Amino acid sequence: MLPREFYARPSVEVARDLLGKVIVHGSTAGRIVEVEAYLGLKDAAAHASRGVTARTKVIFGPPGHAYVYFIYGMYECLNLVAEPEGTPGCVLIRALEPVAGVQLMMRRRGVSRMEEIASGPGKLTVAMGITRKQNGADVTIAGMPFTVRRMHEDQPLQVVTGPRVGIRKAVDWPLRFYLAGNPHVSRPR
DNA sequence: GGTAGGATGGGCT
DNA sequence: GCCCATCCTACCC
Repeated sequence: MLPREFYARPSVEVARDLLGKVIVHGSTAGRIVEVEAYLGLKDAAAHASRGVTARTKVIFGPPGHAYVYFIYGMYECLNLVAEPEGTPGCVLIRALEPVAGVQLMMRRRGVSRMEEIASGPGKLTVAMGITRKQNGADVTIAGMPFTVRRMHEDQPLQVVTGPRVGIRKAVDWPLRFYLAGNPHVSRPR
């Protein structure tokens, strides 16, 4: 597992370093190929920018936990909480490369091509069966059904940096990171 | 190849 | 009552 100290760092560093790691939920697993960092009070696009509420309290809590929120009346998005406890910050997981449970994920998504399984933040939660029930879950504990792990030895990755997708505020802040040329990324740019 | 619009409901002012 | 950290379909080149 990635230890809690991995997450207890600046959100941008955690975001960048989560690329290539593997999310496991039940019998499904996927390699992270696209992420976005969301900061605290200074980041107008971040849910945490308006302070602690019933929804955002997880983002202010201990690192290494999941923040799952409901959006557009239909979809749920997965974040991993970063920064030391008390400091807000999280990483939106935007796309995965399927690693295990491909048949199950295809059935949940109603698709048959690998690139359609988890190439977007709303798609990957459907594929992996992640819902608000997982909000607040600790992903650092070995033996639990929901974890984030290192794959093999980390090898150098070619990372592209750019503006975050789908936001109206703080649009020119380059907090999106993805693996160059990876076919499972949500958008080419 | 491309995009405009609708689905759908919780969070917060 | 307005705003979404989205996705899919219909329709148009």
